[in-house]
Amino acid sequence: MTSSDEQPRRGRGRPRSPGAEEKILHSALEEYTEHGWSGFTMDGVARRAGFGKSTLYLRWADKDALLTDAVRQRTRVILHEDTGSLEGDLTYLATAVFREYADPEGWARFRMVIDTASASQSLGQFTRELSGLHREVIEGIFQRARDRGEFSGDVEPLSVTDLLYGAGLFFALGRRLDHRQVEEEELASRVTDVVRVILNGLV
Amino acid sequence: MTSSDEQPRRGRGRPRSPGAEEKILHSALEEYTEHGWSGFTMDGVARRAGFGKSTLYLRWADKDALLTDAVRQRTRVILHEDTGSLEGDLTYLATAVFREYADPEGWARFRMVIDTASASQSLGQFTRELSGLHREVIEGIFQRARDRGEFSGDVEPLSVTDLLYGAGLFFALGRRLDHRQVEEEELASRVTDVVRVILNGLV
Amino acid sequence: MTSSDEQPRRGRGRPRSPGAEEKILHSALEEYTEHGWSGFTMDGVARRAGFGKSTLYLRWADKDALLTDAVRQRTRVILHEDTGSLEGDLTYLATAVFREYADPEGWARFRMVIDTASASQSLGQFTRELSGLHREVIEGIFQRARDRGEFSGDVEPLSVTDLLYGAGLFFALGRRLDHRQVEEEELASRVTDVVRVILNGLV
Amino acid sequence: MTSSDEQPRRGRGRPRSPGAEEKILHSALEEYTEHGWSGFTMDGVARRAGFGKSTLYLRWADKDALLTDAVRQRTRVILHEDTGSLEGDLTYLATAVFREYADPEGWARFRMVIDTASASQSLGQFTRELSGLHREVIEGIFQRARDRGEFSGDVEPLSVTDLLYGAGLFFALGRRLDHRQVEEEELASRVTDVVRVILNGLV
DNA sequence: TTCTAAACGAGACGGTACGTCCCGTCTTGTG
DNA sequence: CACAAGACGGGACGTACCGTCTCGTTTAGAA
Repeated sequence: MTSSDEQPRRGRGRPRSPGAEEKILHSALEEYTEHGWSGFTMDGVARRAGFGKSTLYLRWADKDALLTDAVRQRTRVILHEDTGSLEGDLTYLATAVFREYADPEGWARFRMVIDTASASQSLGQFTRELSGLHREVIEGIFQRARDRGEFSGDVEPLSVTDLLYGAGLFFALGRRLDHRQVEEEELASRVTDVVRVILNGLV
Repeated sequence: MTSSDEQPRRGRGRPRSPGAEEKILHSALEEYTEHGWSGFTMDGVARRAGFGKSTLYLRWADKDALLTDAVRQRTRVILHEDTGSLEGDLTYLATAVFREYADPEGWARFRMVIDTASASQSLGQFTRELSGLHREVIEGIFQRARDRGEFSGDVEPLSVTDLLYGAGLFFALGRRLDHRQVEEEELASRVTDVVRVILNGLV
Repeated sequence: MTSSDEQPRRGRGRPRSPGAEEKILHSALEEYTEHGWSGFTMDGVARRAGFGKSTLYLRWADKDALLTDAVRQRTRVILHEDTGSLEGDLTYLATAVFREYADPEGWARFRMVIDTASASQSLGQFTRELSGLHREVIEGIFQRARDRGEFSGDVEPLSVTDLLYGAGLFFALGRRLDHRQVEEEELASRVTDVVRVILNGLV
Repeated sequence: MTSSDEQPRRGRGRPRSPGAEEKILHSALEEYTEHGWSGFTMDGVARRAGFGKSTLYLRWADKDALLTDAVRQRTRVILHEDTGSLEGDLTYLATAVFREYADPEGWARFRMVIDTASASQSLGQFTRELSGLHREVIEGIFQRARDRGEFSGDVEPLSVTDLLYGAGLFFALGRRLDHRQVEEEELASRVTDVVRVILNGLV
C-alpha cells in the first residue's frame, strides 16, 4: 500500500485529517467513473473531496498512484462461502464475478487493471496478487468437490478462472456496447449457461 | 467510419496525400503501443508519420477519433476456414483469438475497445458490428457441425463467444501481469483445454 | 512597383484577369481598414475579392507586399494648385492634409507608413519618395510667395512640412481617441489656426 | 490599469512573483522593438523574461493586453520644469518631445498608440488621459508666460500641442525613412526652428 | 481545329503561434 | 506540522493563418 497503512506518525504538528484518505479515494473513483481517464483531474478530485491539492500530493506521488490506490482500496476480494455442492459453489462465484463487471465501479477497476497491466509498476504487482487469490478460491472449490467425491479429474484452475472471468467480462462488455442495462434475469441465465458448460466440460 | 471510406472526393483542389491515412494510423498505433494513452501525443504521431499536425486534424476531429480509427482500420476480422470437424474449427478459431490478444498490437486494440466501450460513439458502433461478426462465425461453426451430425444440442452462441474470447483475454492478461512472453506451446495447451471444456460442456 | 506596371506579358497562355489587381487591392484595403493588421488575412482578402489565394500570390510575394501595394496604389499625391496668395496656398494644402488623416483610408495609410517606416523594405522607399514630393510642394508654395514679394525669409521647408503634417495627424489622433467624428467646421478652424501660426512664425 | 495597481491581494496562496510584471513588460517592449508586431510572440516574451507562458496569461488576457500594458507601464509623462522664460519652457518641452520620438522605445510606444488608437479600449483611455496631461503642461507654460507679462494673446493649447508633437513625430519619421541616426545638433536646430515659429506665430 | 501554356479556383500541406488546460512543484498564510 | 490557496514552469491540446504545393478547369495564341 502506498500510504494508508503507515502508522499514525506520532509526533508534533497538526495531525492529518482523519477520514481524508477515504474521502479522497472515494471522490477519485467517482471522478474516474464519471469522466474516464481523460477528464480525471487532480484539481477535480481535490475540489470534489473538499481538500486542497497539496493534501493529495502529501499522500500520493502522482495521479497514477492515487487512481491505483483508489482501485486497490475499494477492490473487494470476491469472497467465497461453501454452499455444499460444486455446482452451488461455482454458481455463487460466477454470479459474483458477473456482477462485479456489470457494476460501473467494477468496470472502472477492470479498466485500470488493463491500463496498468503492461505499464507494470505498483498496480501490476497488486493485480498479480489479486489474481493469485482468485485462483486459490477456485482451487479451494475443486478441492472441496474432490473431498466430497463430486469430482475426480485433474483440473488446471487457471483455465477455469480464465473461462469464468472472461465470460463475465465479455458479457458486461456486450451490454456496454449496446448501452443496455444488465438485468438480473439475464445475468442469472448467462451464469447458468457458463457454469453448466464448465461443469460438463471438466468431467 | 470517420474518414477512410469516403469516396476519393472528386473535384477540385489538391488531392489528399495518398497513403497519408495509412501512415498516420500506423504511427498512431505504434505511439499508443509504446507510450500508452498518456504519452500518446498528436504532435508525436505527426512527427513520426512525417506529416504536419494540420494534416491530422483535417482528417480526424481530435485525438480520440484518430485513436479510435487506428483500431478500426487495423482490426482484422478473425477469418475462419472449414477444417472439416467441430473440434478442428473451434481449435482454429480459439488459436486465432489467443494469438490476437497475445500480440502487442492486438492487446493495444483491446485496450482501446475497453477505453472507448462506454464513452465513445463511433468505435462502440464498430465494435458492436465486429462482435456480431464473431458471433456469426461461431454460429457457422456449429451449423456445420449439426450438418455433419457431430452435434445436436441447442447452443447460445453468445455464451460460447464470451467463453472463448474471455479465456483468450485472461490468458494474455496473466502473461502480461507476470511479464512473461507467450510461448507457442503453452498457448496451444491452453487452447486445447478451453476447446475441450467447451466441446464437452455443450454436449 | 511590384506587379502592376509590368507590360501585359505578351505570349501564350490565359491572360491575367483584367481588373483583378484593382479588386484585390481594394478588398485588401477594406479588410485592413475594418480589422486592422491582425485580422487582415490573405484568405479573407481573397474571399472578399472573389479570387483564389493563388491569384494573390501570383502577383504579390507575401502579405506585406500586398498591403504595401494597396497603400501605394491608392495613395493620392496631395496635389496643389496656385491660389494666388501664400495664405491661400497654405490653407489649401493644410486642408487637404487634415482631411487625409481624418479619412479612415488615409488613417490606414498612415498606420502602414508607421509600421513599415523602420521595417524598411519596399514601402519605406516609396514613403521616402512621397515625402520628397510633399517637400517639393511646400518649396513651390514658398517660391511662388517669394516671386510675388509676399515673403522674403529663408525657409527650411522640412520644418514647415513637419509642422503642417504633424498638426494634421495629431488633430486626427485626438478625434480618434475620443471616438469623435471630424466635423468640417472644427477642421477648418484648426487649419486656420495652424496656417496663421506658421505664417506669422516664418516672417 | 490591467493588473499592476491591484492591491497586493492579501490572503493565502503563493504570492505572485515579485518583479515578474516588470520583467515581463520590459521583455515585451524589447521584443516588440526588435521584431515589430509580427514576430512579437508570447512564447518569445515568456522565454526572454524567464517565465512560463501561464504566468503571462495569469496577468494579461491576451497578446494585445500585454503589449498595451507594456506601453502604458513604461510611458513616462514628459515632465516639465519652470525655466523662467516662455522660450526656455517651450524649448525644454520640445526637446523632450523630439527626443522621445527619436528614441527607439519612444517610437515603439507611438506605434502602439497608433495601432490601438481606434481599435483598443484600454489603451485608448490611457492615451486620452496622457494627452490631457500634455495639454495641461502647455497651458501651464502659457499661464506662467502671461503671469510674467511675456505673452498676452489667447492661445488654443490643443493647436500648440499638435504642432509641437506633430513636428517631433515627423522629424523622427523622416530620420527613420532615411535610416539615419538622429544627431543631437540637428535635433537642437529643429527644436529651435519649431519653437521660433510657434513663438512668433502666437504673438 | 488542335495543341500548348499560363491563369485560375480549390484546397491539402508543413509549420508556427495562439490561448486553454492540466500536471506536479513551490511558496505563502492559517489552524 | 498539516492544510488551503493558488502561482509557477512545462507541455499538449485544438484552432487559425501563412506561404507552398498540386490538382482539374479555363482561356487564349500558336501550329
